Amino acid sequence: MSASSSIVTRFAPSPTGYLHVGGARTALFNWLLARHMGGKFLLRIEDTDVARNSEDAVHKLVENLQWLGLQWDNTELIFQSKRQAIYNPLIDDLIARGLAYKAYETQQDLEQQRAVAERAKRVFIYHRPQLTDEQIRQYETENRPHVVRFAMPVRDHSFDDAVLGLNQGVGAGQVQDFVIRKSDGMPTYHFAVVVDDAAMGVTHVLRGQEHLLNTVNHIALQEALGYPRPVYAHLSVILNPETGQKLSKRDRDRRIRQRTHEWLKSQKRSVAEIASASGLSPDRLTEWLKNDKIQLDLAEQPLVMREVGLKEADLPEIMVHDFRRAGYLPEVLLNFLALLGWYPGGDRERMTIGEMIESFSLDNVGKANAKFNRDKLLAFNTEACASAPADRLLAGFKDCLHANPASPLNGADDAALRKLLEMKAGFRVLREVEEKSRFLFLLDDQFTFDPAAVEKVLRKNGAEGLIVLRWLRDLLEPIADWSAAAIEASIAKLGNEKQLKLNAIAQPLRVALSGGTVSPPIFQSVEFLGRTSTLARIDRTLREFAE
RNA sequence: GCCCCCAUCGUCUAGUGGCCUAGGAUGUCUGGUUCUCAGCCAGAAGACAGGGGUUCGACUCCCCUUGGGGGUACCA
Repeated sequence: MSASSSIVTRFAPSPTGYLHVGGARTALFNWLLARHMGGKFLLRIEDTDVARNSEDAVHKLVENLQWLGLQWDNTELIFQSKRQAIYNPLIDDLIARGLAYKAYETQQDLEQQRAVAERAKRVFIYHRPQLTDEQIRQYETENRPHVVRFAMPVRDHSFDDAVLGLNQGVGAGQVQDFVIRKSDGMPTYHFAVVVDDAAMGVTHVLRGQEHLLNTVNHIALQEALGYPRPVYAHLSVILNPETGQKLSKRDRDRRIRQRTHEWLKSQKRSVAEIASASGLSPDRLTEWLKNDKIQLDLAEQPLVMREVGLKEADLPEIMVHDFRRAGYLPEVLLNFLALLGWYPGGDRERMTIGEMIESFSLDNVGKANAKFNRDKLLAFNTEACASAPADRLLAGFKDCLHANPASPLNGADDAALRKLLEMKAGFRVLREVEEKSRFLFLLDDQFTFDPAAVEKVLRKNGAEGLIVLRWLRDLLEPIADWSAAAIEASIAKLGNEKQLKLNAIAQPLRVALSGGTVSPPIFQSVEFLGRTSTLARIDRTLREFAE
């Protein structure tokens, strides 16, 4: 144990907003390995791309990780953008030793060269230009913008991967000198990872398979810098089940765009109409609709969604934050994510965090890409919620509400929330409890009626539903014991007298109280609402729909 | 295009040459339960991508084909 107790893993995301599940799974595996081996798990922010980073994004990332409970062991967060003083001397040293060099091509130059290669159906491989001493002197004196490239040794490069197996790599024909410092002075990812992993004593690098071929570059750099080589393990990619491609934040935007196109077509409406209704500029919308490289930002999305009739629940959850809003328990998400590529042994699938830590091993990590199967996650969550202690559920519910600040349930006290959780037992995600019981928290004249429900339940069959409501009004008003049990007993009695099935009474009542056909069990809902609201809502319904 | 990775039920996976008549989970279907939605209970159907080898014997090893994915940046 003493040798293994020194392992160090890390999660090194770039801050582009909320963490997405692919990243969460990478973080989880690193975390599990560290915890299993009694080592350390570190967090580092890879923010060398100045244009893409924001402080807000770092916050969101950290918030998601904390929500998941993947606590890191470094007290201070490490930001690569603040470490130029460490990278630059190393780069200068590489240059001095002839292992790296300044390259003066502009991005346009390179694009052109790539275009030429492509037209000639050749692979573009960067070749170091032979500059004369005079040219070099001149470039230096005029302080010409440049990048620094690492002179990649021209030979086969290979390494062993703990998941994929021995001898991964590329042949000599594919290596080329890659950029290690950009013209803005920032190191590239490739340089910063290598330096920081060594500086932080990282022994195991678990990351997505999209980095597989980069590894060869990283190893060459390690050798030049005299660093030890960590164990590499490349994890399979998590795929979107609909597109079959890498799960991406864009998938939500894609769904909105797709729906907007359909809506425009089926409703015969124009972009201008959506624009004016949503408050977005028509140009922006038109651009967005035809160019899938453009995405709506988080503030714009709901505006468009409202116009085209998309609900939050219609979008695929991609970011950890989406799952939080939807009302999944973090430990369930973790359990599900762990199973995407890792086999814990036996026929066991539902595990506590402790059990996952206990049995985690790189040996049982699979190589194949996995589609993200939301139904299974849903089943896990349903089951976990059904068996969770009341306190755990309450905490989870409050957390979910917190992530849905517009919910009217945010004002409710713990006792009320506990009650709702009990009433709605059998729910799949916590947001479902919110959605189906929010009518209880709206004012009696504030909720809206679903026209289809009114037609089907109240008006059909000679307005039978409205007749039932009149009976109910008379029946409920004088009830002494306002409890679900007493109310149910009286209503059952009414049903007997009038030769009506329970359903024929419950549904009109449900529509009168909630405006729709879905709610928690009706007698408990009545008890929860209280006599005054119940009667007021029945009265309102009769007033609005009885002629 | 080129390079790399991968390949068992719809999906996530177990399987390391005979324990496989291929196991589990989820989804689907059929019945039951229920005041709605959900849930719950009982059953059922459902896979080794194709072709060559190797072997007494291949889901398991090798090769090819096909399919899927990733990379191909002064993004990470």
